[in-house]
Amino acid sequence: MPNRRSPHVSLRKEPRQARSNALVEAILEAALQVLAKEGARRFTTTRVAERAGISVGSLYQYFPNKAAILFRLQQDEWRRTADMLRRVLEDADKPPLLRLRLLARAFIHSECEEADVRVALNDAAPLYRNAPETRAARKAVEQTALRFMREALPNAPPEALRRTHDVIVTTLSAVGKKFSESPLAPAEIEARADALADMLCAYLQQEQERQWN
Amino acid sequence: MPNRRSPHVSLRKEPRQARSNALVEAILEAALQVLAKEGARRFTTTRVAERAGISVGSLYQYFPNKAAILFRLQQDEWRRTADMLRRVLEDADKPPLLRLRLLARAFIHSECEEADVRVALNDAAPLYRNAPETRAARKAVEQTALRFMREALPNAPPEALRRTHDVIVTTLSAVGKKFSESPLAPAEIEARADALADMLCAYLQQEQERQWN
DNA sequence: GGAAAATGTGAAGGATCGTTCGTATTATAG
DNA sequence: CTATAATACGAACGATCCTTCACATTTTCC
Repeated sequence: MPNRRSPHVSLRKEPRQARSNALVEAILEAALQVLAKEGARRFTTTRVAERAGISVGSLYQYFPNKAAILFRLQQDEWRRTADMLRRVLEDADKPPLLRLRLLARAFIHSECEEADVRVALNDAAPLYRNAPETRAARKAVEQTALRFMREALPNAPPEALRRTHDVIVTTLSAVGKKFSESPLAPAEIEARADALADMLCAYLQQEQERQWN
Repeated sequence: MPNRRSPHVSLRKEPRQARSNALVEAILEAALQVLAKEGARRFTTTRVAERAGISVGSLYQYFPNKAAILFRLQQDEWRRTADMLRRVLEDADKPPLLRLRLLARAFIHSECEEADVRVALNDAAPLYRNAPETRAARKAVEQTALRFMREALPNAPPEALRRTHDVIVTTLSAVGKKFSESPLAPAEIEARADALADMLCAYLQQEQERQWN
């Protein structure tokens, strides 16, 4: 292992990283394909390496174990979701109720795309569910949602706010997961997303009126 | 295998079934314990047999494979849920909105009891998710819920009825599952159940008013 | 009591997997 | 070009696991 040799490291690292990045990308892409085509049960480091066109040994040079690959995929997914959340919820031009409706629709649509991967990733969740990184990863989503709640319910006491936030976030994620499990025609997805949005909006509206009195 | 011998069979079967029933019960009880203590990943036919105080071979005399045990546990669970659903939703003395609220609370409470088993069973779901029996098992629940919906929304067109029914049932089951994943104090469970009930009731009420106009 | 059927037993077969590590290959530097 | 370090490779190891089956034990019935 390189202990000294400071000036060399940076030069050395460049090609190393170029190769590494390409490899990591290849592994993640292959992992998605294996997950989609074989399911969580047959998701195997050997199979991932095979599809990526590398050897298992190389795979283990960049990921400490199988769960790390799955966790990374889930993490990327969470990042994308958090971005979408911000885009939709922080659009100050639209009234909160409309924003919530748009969010529900966007979220359900994104959950139903690549449903195969979604389902397989959820099946694999037990492998990384209790990892400390998992709790941390949710925070970005929670923060954005909470800001939105404060805007939508400015007069609500903190406790009620937290409760409303909790139910809406939980419902969205739980129901999204469930919807992705049953492959449906696009029109059906649309209808379900609208119905879910109706429910969330009815709830938020009721809470708004409750705070008004 | 006994082909002829009609008069003997019935007499022979009695002790056989007595032993069998006891064994099946012991296996199911042991399965629950293994599931709760070891989790889905370490749920093993050998471990179940060991805890039941029998040998693996005997286990395979009553269950064709591992998935059958898990499916049986899930099936029993569904039966209990269906019974509760009927008890709560078909209580004609109470107005529909109250019944829905009571259902949400009862459902969340039952989901959060024995959360260990619940989570492990869900983790094991991939093993039997696509079994044909699984779809059939949901029908009892669906029927009861649909009858309730017709009563709560008598003027709704069939399509809207189906949609509302779908969202409520999906939400209840999906959110219930999610709640069971995070162990909480009883008071917190209570609060969450109430909040969920608020949401479902707000939705149903809105749909009722919509049909009125 | 004893033959025959039912039931119980658990070692072993066969399969899959996650991970490691000795070796081969390639890139870097002097 | 050569020595050295970085990568890549993939056979093999150890750990489970599901399931079967030849054999032992118990029960039934006359």
